[in-house]
Amino acid sequence: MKNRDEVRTLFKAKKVPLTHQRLAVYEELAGRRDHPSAESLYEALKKPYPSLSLATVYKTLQTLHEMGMVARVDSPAAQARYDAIVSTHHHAVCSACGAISDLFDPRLDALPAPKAPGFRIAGHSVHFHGLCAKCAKAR
Amino acid sequence: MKNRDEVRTLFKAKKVPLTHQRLAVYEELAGRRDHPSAESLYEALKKPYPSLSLATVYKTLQTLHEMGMVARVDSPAAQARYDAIVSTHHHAVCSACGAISDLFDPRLDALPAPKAPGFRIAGHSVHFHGLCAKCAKAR
DNA sequence: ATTCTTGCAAACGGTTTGCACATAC
DNA sequence: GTATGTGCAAACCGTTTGCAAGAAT
Repeated sequence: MKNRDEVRTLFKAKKVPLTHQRLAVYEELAGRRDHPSAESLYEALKKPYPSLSLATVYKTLQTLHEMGMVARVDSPAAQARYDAIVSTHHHAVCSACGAISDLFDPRLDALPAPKAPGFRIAGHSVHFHGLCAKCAKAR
Repeated sequence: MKNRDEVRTLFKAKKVPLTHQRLAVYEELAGRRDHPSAESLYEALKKPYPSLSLATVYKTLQTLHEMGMVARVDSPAAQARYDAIVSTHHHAVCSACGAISDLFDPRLDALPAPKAPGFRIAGHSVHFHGLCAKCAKAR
């Protein structure tokens, strides 16, 4: 979402070395709207950059994420978490300790239908992130 | 969230054999509100059921999920997906093909603050699930 | 010149699978 | 009795890491 010069400026401002690989990964990602995985970016980039490695794509995405230039769509949680409550409810996830607490709030159950032409909505969930009471106190 | 008799009835209705392991996994999960991982359930269950294996816990969670008795809190997506759009927006995820599309809707950006005492909210995201236009047409 | 990054391959951790034995019905 | 589930260990797959060689400033 930024042109090449803006990218250069951003890297310079944050004093992060701008390598060809980083520029290539960023431009490939910014040019796509399908929320690709690391593997998918790697596949797309390895024709123009045959020496690029998947590890570099991962490291670069991590760097760009820390710079605030890239977001992760899926929760970064490594392992799946389960819930015996199947009915509609929402969650608050602590970004420090990973604790997940339930939120029951009818106002969140009925959200305005988003403009998504052709998409047949089956349901939704709202995911708040921040610091839980314990972790908020600990800082 | 169901007592033992209700569980028996549900299994019978769906013609799924109810084993001790399945009952144990379900009751352990239903008795907890911390959204445990498979590993965490296994740890808790291995004292009372020393012969239980982690693989069985996974298979059982899968079975319970298919029966609609258990939900996964985190997205079941195996791999992380990235996004060069860092500003607030939301997503519609196709449960058939995994496609993720962007939703920009200010009404979703400002949600009522949920009742979560002590939780310091940093942000939120709304995740619609259902069938994308292509997959909806294909059925 | 120095510091940081790359690429490779090996390690890692959560999850899945193949198979012989055991259990539910 | 038959079909299905369990437990074990190995495989799997996405991701991370250690390290020697290379690039950015």
